[in-house]
Amino acid sequence: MDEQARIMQTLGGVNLSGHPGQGGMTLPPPHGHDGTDVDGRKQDIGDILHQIMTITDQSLDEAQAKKHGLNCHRMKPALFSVLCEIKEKTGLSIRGAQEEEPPDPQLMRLDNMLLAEGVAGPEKGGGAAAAAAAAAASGGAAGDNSIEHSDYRAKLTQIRQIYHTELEKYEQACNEFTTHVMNLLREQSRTRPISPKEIERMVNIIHRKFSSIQMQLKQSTCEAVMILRSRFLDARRKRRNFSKQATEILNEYFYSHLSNPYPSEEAKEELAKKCSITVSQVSNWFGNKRIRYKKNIGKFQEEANLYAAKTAVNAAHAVAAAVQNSQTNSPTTPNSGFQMKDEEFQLDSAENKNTLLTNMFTGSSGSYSLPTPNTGDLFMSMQSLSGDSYQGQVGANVQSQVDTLRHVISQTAGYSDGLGGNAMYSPHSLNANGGWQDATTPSSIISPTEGPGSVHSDTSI
DNA sequence: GCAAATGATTTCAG
DNA sequence: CTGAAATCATTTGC
Repeated sequence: MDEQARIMQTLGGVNLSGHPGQGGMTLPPPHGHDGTDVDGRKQDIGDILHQIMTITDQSLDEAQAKKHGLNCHRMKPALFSVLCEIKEKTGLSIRGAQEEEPPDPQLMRLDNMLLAEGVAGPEKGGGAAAAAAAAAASGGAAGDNSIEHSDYRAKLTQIRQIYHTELEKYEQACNEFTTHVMNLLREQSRTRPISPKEIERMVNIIHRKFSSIQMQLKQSTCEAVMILRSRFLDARRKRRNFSKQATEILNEYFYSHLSNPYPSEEAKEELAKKCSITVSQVSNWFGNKRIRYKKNIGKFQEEANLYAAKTAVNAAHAVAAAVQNSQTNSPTTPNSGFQMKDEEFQLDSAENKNTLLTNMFTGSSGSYSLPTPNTGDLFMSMQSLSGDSYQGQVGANVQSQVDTLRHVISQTAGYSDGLGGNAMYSPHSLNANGGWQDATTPSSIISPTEGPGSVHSDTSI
């Protein structure tokens, strides 16, 4: 108000407060004079300004009529442009104050999360992403908890629908409000100077207000998703023991690779497929198994013997097959080591083991070049022969057979080391530090100056 | 109901 | 990132 008065004074030196008349009803006609002299112009401007100032006191019809009259006034364009100019000048300082603000990191985080969860983004793809996220988060077997998954998906879809509905509502309201305000401003711009920039600024203000509401919506949607996730996908709460068969397969691999129970990525995938579990579950299982085995070897003795026996008979079959087919040099299925189904087999026949040994050393000698018949070195050498090629057909068989061989040997010899103190099975694979022997750099080969405390049943028969 | 077993997670180191 | 170790949370067997 104060500013307005000042502007008006600046315009023509007209003092409004000193103007006669109450309520504008008794205003002199706008076109009273020719206005060729300076005083006449001042009078004109004074009249116009006064009419503008008092227009709000009039009834709607009167004001409408007056507005039309003012718009047609000959002085109007000049007066208007001057007002615009002044306003432009005063408005600059205001506009300069508020710069373009950077994108809100909080909002970006929320957006990213909603996108990742499949709540935001395209409808179809979003659903698929959500399903994938659900599957990944649960880490469970496919199909095992598919009911929970579908339940989760349904809830997520619900959240997505609510989110989109609300978002649309907000957007619509925002647009409506913006249009309304813009219309209002455009309308007003006929009677008061409003630059397009000002309209733009107003629109921005409105959008900011609405986007803060949107952010709240996004925030609460994120919270809802998080709650949903924690309720449905907390794997720890929904833990299921693996099937007997899966445990069997994993144990067979573990005990047949006891020297180096670290399945390669390929081996993990293979095991995961066989066990109908995920690769990370295989990793978990081996992690747990290693640590628990190492912690209490004695406790796992029986299990170790059992699986050693299973693998032994399996290897025996494999070797027998290999011997039979040695001419063709075609190995048996690389997975045979895991699929021991003969539950009734009892490994108490020394002949079996000896046959196995003989077969191992003589039968397939055409395929594998064997070094000095020292078991430890033999094992290591063969292991290094097979190397990392677990996936390779020959490599897998050799590895499995050699490991089996080691069990058989330790069992046959009745060896008892100081650490395990077990006559049937010894933790030959653990080194003095309590870690597994690194198969790729066996100390028995590359470091002959091994400490006296190290345990190596391999070299003891 | 309890203890053991077990799958998963967390924390830390390399 | 992987693996060791500790720990958590649940399942299982008694």
